[in-house]
Amino acid sequence: MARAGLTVERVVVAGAELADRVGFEHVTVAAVARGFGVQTASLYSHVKSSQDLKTRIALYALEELADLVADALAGRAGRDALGAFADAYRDYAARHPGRYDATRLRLDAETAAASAGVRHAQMTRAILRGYDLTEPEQTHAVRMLGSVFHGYISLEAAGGFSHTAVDAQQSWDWIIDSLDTLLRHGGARPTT
Amino acid sequence: MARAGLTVERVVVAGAELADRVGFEHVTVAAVARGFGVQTASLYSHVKSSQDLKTRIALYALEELADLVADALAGRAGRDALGAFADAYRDYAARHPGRYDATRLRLDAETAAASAGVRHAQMTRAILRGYDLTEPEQTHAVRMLGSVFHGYISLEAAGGFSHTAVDAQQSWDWIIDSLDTLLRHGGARPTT
DNA sequence: CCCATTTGCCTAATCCATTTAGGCAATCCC
DNA sequence: GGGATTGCCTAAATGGATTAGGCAAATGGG
Repeated sequence: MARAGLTVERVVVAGAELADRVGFEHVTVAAVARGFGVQTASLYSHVKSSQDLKTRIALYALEELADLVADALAGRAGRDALGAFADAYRDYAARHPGRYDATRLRLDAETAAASAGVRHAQMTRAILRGYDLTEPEQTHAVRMLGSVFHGYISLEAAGGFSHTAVDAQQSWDWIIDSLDTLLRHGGARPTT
Repeated sequence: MARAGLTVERVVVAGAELADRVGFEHVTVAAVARGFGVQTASLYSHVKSSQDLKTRIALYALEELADLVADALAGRAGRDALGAFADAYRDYAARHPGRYDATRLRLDAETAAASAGVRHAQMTRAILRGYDLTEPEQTHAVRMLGSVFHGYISLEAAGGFSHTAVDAQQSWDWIIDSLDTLLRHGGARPTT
């Protein structure tokens, strides 16, 4: 019988697409196999386990997202860069909710260190270079930006902002403006 | 044979404790049943489904957390209240990771509206009353605080901050100080 | 162009979680 | 104490995860 021509890549991409359609948590080896019209067991020649499949989807999404963010950032600085950076994340989450969820999969230390997650951290730091922060503060700021963007996106995805009349886009813009203002003033600096 | 004396409450509490031990995503009707030494099917007299069990655990945790936050907030205002609020969330997540995860379960609109989630939103607004924000901004600020705290806690739980030397507690304090400064200045206000 | 090697996909089987149906016995309450 | 209730059980169907082992299709060297 004809072969489906599976490869690790095709399996992972199919998994990512499935995630966007049905949610990352519903991605299963069996479901991906159905998509290819092959037996579930057949996928085990390409991925080691269900966990392995999910990890590969996460790494794929992390890479893809890092590329998009890098593009968005090209040639920008300051508030402009901050906004482009934030929007790239939010757009990706809106366009590929399953993949975005995948990027939040908990990876073990060495997998994480070898992943595109490192590029994400570097890009965040690159943006902060446009502000005037000394070292311990820069790390704090990296964490704050990561927290705000990730938190906002996941609360928005969970429907947390749909019960109030205020537009989610307006809040997003306001938050980015606020962060910009904050960073230009050096962060926590106690008010005199 | 002796009965285990199950009730919905005992099942839910056992589920919450299990979540803290093995992670919310590994909470299963079968695992909870094992904990009681009864057959899996027996739990179905108390909860409708696996989903129902998880939802009940989420509502329970949301309630418990709201109580803790309310206590922490009592008699405080300003930066003091903001810090106590933030710490209450972070402490709960550290002490009860499984339950904290449960609070992030996606609830349908009516379940959410009847949940303690409403109290959480009210308490956030109560803190912001200590700052001087007009209405559209107050909603933006509610969203920002929710995003930062939730984002920070979940990134920290995912091990995202363990690769850098800078202490997570220091970043947390710096972030709270920064938010306080920002709010006292009215948020996004463009710098002159 | 054919045979050997590789390898892609299959069948079969096991294990475990979810869920429903139906039954017996412990408990409650009058 | 006896009837009604209900807690927990057995049985069984469904479906995902995973392993072992086999056949056939693709590939490439002679």
